[in-house]
Amino acid sequence: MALGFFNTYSRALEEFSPRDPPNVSIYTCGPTVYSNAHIGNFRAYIFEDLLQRHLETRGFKVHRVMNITDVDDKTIRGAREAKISLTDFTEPFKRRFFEDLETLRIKPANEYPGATEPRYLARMIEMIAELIKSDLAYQAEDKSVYFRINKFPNYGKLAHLNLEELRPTGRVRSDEYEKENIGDFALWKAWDEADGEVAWDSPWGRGRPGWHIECSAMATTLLGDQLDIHCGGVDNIFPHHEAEIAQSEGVTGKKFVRYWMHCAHLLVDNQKMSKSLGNFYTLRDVIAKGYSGREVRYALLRVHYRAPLNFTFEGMEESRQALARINKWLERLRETSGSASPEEQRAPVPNNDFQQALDDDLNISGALGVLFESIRETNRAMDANELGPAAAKAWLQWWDGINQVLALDAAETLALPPEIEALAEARRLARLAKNWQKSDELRKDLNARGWEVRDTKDGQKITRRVGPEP
RNA sequence: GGCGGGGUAGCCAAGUGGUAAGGUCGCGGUCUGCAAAACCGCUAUUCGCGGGUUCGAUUCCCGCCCCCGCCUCCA
Repeated sequence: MALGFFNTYSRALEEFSPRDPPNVSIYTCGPTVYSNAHIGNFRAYIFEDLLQRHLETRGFKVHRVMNITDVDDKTIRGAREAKISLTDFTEPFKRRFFEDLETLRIKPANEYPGATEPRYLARMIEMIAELIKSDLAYQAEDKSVYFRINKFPNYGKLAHLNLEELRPTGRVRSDEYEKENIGDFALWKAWDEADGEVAWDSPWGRGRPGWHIECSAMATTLLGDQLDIHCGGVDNIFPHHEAEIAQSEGVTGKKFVRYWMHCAHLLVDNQKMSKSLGNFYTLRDVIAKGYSGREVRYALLRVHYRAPLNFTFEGMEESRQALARINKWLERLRETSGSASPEEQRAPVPNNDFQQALDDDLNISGALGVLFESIRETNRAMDANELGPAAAKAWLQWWDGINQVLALDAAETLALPPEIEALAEARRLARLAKNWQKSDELRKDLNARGWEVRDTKDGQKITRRVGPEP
């Protein structure tokens, strides 16, 4: 079928067509910068990266916005505990978040609006005023402003929840009895002592914005009243995205989002990550165990976004080996493409199957299946000496195309360090003299130093052993 | 209790109304002085369980079981 995605709103696979082709607007919920982001967060961001990259290979021009939540209960508490200003507290986490995105080869969004930026605060206040005017919001006795969900008939449609059957979970703050309805959510939170210095003026008194209004304001400011795609983790469906719809449509009167896409959770050892279970990992934790950003990217990318992904270090090893296979294949293709063999006898056979698999709701497993089948096929042809330079070049071009989406190209081969070069030369001489014992010792030595030795008909080849890139 | 997602080989994971992609691991082989890499072969008579529809179901329908998540500020 043509390009299609599973829309959370309709619970169905829908053919994709943006409002204003070839332009596509995407809004993705970004991090709250109160700590380093964990690998579960990055699973979502990698899914969004895959989405963007695939849309781009299909000729769309993507405009993507990712917000940064730099004010909420957790950031305020963190700043207070550290006895520094809110900005001083969030800034390092923000910086590290961007570093992590780069480590994972995630394409930068076009904009990263922050909730505390004046232009968005102004827009939030404007929207809240609008909602009050149309009776969709009210100021309660505690001075906070709440959205009146009973006045918005579509509230609950995205999550398919029956509001009468909501079960209180104890996470409802006890002081929220001021609300007309338990489901009403805060648009503007009146200042209280725990907020310390953190407050902005508004027509309803000093306070700070609620979490949900932040996204509605930034999304409509930067992308207009109607978005093509809005993504996030499944846990954002309710209440966050439900609230976004209510607020945005309450103000604009237009359908807010055409395609809602949500990715399933990451599990670690089959359980939700939690610090008490000791299975909580930030990206930095995994990198510190010796894995590269590329390896983590592959591990988080290889499972379909709507299926739960179980993260294990066994899975990291698998990823490492699979990538090593790709590396060696590419290396071999490059050598073949550069060789001076006679002209091609056979037309190259690259195909679009990879992209077609992704057209089907980003079926990455199917797409990777195409890649690995092609790898085996071409390796077989190279073994049989049936694949010449022109075909090798064609396959490398094919790889460039799919790598626009995967972003899994290997680092350039490095020059050997002098001591490795010396060992390699010693081994070459030993082999020339058929001194196998010495040759094997030197190979062992090279292995121990992190280098792999392969003897081919063109002499020995020394490469980095699989593992983190230097 | 309500609403979702998932249950396919040791592990990870596609898929179709007609008889199971791919990755990884393991074993055997080709190649090699030996290896490594690559390639070849083997590894699910079977797709959570029980019914039903059908010439035929893992795929459609019904019932059930298990895992995970959401149910008011977690991606």
